[in-house]
Amino acid sequence: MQLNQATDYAFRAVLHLASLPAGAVVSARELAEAQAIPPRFVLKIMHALTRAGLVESRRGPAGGFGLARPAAEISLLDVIEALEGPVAIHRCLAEREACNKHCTSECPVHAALRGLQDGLVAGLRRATFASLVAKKP
Amino acid sequence: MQLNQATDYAFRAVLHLASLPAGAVVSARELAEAQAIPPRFVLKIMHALTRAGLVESRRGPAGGFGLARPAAEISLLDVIEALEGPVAIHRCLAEREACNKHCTSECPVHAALRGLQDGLVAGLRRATFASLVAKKP
DNA sequence: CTAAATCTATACTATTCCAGTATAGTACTG
DNA sequence: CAGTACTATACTGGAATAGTATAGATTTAG
Repeated sequence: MQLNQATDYAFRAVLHLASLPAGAVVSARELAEAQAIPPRFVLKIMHALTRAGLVESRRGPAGGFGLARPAAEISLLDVIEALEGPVAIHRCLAEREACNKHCTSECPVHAALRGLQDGLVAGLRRATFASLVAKKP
Repeated sequence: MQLNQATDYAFRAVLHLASLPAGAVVSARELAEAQAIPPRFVLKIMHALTRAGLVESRRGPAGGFGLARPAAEISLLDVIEALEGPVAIHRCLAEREACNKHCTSECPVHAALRGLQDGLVAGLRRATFASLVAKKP
């Protein structure tokens, strides 16, 4: 019931990029140092963010990473889904199939959890990095 | 970012007990059969619920398990905490110490996540088994 | 009083997932 | 064309998950 370490690193990395002047890029090494992310691991994380279309990369000397779209259009949910796939606080809310093996679709527990999950997801979607950067000291 | 299997079984077990006439008990074996829980595993789950004070047990022939208090006073949150400990959607919202190693307490991401977690926890606390049983078909 | 039923408590295990490392390869710049 | 930096994937040790197993304690019935 917890976001994993890679996702936490990704939050920090995207927040870092969102704090940059538009168009600027940061290399993996700089990112790793600035955000205390293991230097090899940061490559894997940025790879996931790039594939998800949240981040753009430039190769070669003076290459690095920058946001692929405005920080106002990148939410915590986007980053979580890039690293972990769809948010699901319960198995049965992820894979419908797995659920029906053991419990009916009328199960009131799952209905309640679905409502709570929807609220959580909506909140994660509402939290954009533009709004988060604005709150930074 | 997902409740585990044992917690799901526990939801079903408590829902089952909450559907019983007051004072009735169900044996582990019956519970396992009725709710499709592995028969040995159900013992472990009921053990956790008993230790948490949600369920009472009676030993010997005709023994079994029943709710330790009214279903209106047992929430989804109670069951989750009995099986998994405190709810935390993010490491840093669980162990304050671990957080400060890598990020300052001013981190806007964590502030946002804390707000969302509080909402989720409040919802889980509000969902009592009395209200869930009432919704059953 | 004893045997059977039932829970208690803990140890054990196989598999999967996590966090991180390693490396071979591709692209860009000067 | 040499060096820098990202791309993509394979690998690994350790922890967590999902169960299983078992020795023991308690209660009831006969």
